[in-house]
Amino acid sequence: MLSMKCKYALKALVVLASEGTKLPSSAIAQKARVPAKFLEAILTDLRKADALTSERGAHGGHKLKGSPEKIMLGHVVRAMDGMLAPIPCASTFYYKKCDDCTDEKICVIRHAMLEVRNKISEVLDGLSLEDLLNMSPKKKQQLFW
Amino acid sequence: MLSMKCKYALKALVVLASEGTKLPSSAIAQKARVPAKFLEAILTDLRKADALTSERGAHGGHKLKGSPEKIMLGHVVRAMDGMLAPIPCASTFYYKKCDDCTDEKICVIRHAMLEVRNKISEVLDGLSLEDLLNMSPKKKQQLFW
DNA sequence: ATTAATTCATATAAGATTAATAGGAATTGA
DNA sequence: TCAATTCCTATTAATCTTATATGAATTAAT
Repeated sequence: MLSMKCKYALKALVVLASEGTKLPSSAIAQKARVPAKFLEAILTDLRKADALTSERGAHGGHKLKGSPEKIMLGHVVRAMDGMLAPIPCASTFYYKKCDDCTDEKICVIRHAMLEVRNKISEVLDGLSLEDLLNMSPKKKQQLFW
Repeated sequence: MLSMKCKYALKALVVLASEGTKLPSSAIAQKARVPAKFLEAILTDLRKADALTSERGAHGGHKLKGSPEKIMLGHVVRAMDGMLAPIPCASTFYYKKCDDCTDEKICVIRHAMLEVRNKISEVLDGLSLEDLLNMSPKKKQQLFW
């Protein structure tokens, strides 16, 4: 399950990708239909995840860092929610051994969950913000949800 | 993320599938290396999910209901953790509309997560307990983890 | 210099979920 | 009657989620 935080982060990035310009968090919150104060914290995390740059003060705001086709959903989801894998021992970026496992090389649960994690990664690490924008049927109207 | 509960449930079912016989929860707990009392509650849920049958009293215990190739991982995971989909609006079994969405038909987040949910389902609804057993390199030793 | 708009940092908090444990009632076979 | 077992209900500690609140720091415009 994606957290609300992660969903909001994705929506915020879609807004930024579609606008192309620097936007204050309040504007992003409105366009993404997301709680404004919560979004502030999320934007800070996204900045730490190198997905955007922020400018303080009047006329400040947030802007995508790099082009939309370079920012992959997998990167965002990992930054917000952690591993894609259903179980830590099947994660590549957040690997952790199970306490109740003696030999993970033969663990059938892990084997199955590795298949799941690879499928999830194929989708999310293969989809960019640009791809998301192109999924929208009405490109000019900026309606994504 | 799978909960511990779900992981334990899967391990318990693998034990039952590999033994083929009725087993008391204490024996399952030991073989699956899972907290005994916690497992008791999990076995009750698995019974409600129609994955096993239970007999009370002396010589009681739990037994797989039906053959291992008929019990799919997707069914177990759904019974323990709920939906497979990353987001409720992309779930088929646990669908729920998003509050912050005006038109989910055009929602790009949902579209992406539908792809993810379908991939997860392909794997988990395509894998049976029998398949899990066959993943094990040492079939006779009953070592699965 | 002041003001308004903004990000940034820290604290708080209610509620839900998770991962159990505890105790005992009910059932069954010997 | 006893021992083994499932079943049921409560409790709990810890963590996570989803925020909100307050105010400091920064910046641009007037």
